[in-house]
Amino acid sequence: MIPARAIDRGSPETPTKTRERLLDTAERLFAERGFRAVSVRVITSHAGCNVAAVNYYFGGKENLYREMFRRRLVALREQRISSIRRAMAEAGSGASLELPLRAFTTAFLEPHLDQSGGRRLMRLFSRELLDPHLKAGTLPREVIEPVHSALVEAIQAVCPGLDASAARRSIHSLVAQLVHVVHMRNAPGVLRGAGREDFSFPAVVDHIVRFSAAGIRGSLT
Amino acid sequence: MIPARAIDRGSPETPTKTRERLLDTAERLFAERGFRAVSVRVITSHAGCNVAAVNYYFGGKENLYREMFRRRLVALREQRISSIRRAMAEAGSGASLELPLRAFTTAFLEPHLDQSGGRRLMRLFSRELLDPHLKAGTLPREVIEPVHSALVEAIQAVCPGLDASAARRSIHSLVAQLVHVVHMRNAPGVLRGAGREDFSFPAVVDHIVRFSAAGIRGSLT
DNA sequence: CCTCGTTTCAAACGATCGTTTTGACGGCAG
DNA sequence: CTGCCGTCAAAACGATCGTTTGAAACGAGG
Repeated sequence: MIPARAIDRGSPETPTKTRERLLDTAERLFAERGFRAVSVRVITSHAGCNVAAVNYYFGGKENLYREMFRRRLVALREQRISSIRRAMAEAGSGASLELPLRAFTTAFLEPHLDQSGGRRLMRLFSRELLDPHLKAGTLPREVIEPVHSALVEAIQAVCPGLDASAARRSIHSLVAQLVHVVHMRNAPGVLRGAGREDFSFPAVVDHIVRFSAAGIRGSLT
Repeated sequence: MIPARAIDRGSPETPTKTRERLLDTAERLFAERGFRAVSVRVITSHAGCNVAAVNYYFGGKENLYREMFRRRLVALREQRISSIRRAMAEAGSGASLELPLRAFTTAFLEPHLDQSGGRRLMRLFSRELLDPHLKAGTLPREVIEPVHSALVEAIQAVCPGLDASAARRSIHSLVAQLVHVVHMRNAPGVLRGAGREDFSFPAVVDHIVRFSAAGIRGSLT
């Protein structure tokens, strides 16, 4: 059976180059189904080009995956860190604990309100953590650790009494809750019945901010 | 290349039946590499039997996966729930908030101290959530929702002022932290450098209990 | 016009996938 | 012994995988 082609070209007057279409299509499909579940034939047929294009432009399926991922890593890190820095700068010296928490929580969860690329990126993230196809240590080095450090720094600035390891663990607790929200909203069929609105905006943001602020204050000394 | 066979038979005097060996081997391999990444030939060669055995006993690779999963679901749920109930019963009426939190946190994370089956089971869980191969809604119905309900019930018993939705969200926050610890300890190469001891026992248990207790108290009214 | 490098194509490659077929082997009932 | 049944293995099936090949199609520059 020949799969119905749903070619996602760019606007017709700017006939997107095959290379770009492959990256975009691969990002969408890898995020939805995972690396192994998507064949290069499915990618190329959705991108409207020949099977050989993947090897012509990227030298293989795995390199396509890495190129697709590499495009997003730096942008994601910078967006996360700048949202923290911006919140701290706006708050000035009299910043409360809740302020950077809310800023980061919003910045983290906001992309999931729509069907934008941020949502896909988080699915790619989850899959990559469970089933790595990048070179070892890429995700921690490029995103996880820099963002974590920036957050620890910000928390310690507004919470002077917090010692270093308590600050790191508290940030882990915060990030854990954010990741959990993303997982629950992405996983199909997990949210059923009354549990559905537990992760709806903006109530979930309010909860996480309040819960985490209290948790951090409770970790003092 | 013929893969070196590492047949994991039971003790020789009790020649484990092929069916059982297949279930055990599949559980280990699926947890380590995921459903799609493990071929039936790899499973059968590790189990020391023929390729056709999977179809003979289970009628296909997917049914083997489901059988393997089904064995564990009920036991896992009962263990989790009973650990909550036991902690509540021991504490009696004067139970503090920290007590059920610590009981559940310990019960949740304890299997990860060794290389036992609990660790594998959590990996299977994560993979199944991201890439479902069970019938839709099995995991929520059999494990997630019952355990969640039991925890909410226990928390509300020792925290009378907590309203229902705040209790549900607080439990989500607790579970999120536990799942995060499991992920970080399972994901290869994510923990590097100073971040390594952030998830070491028993300090991480102390942190989660204190952080969550404060978070829950902060969610009152 | 022709040439040349880039891009795209259909076709095929070898490998591996999940599954099926076929029949051998051993124990047990008749 | 004969016939049957549960167990299991060798071989092969068709499908699909990622990749390669060789040539057609294309566009720019001489």
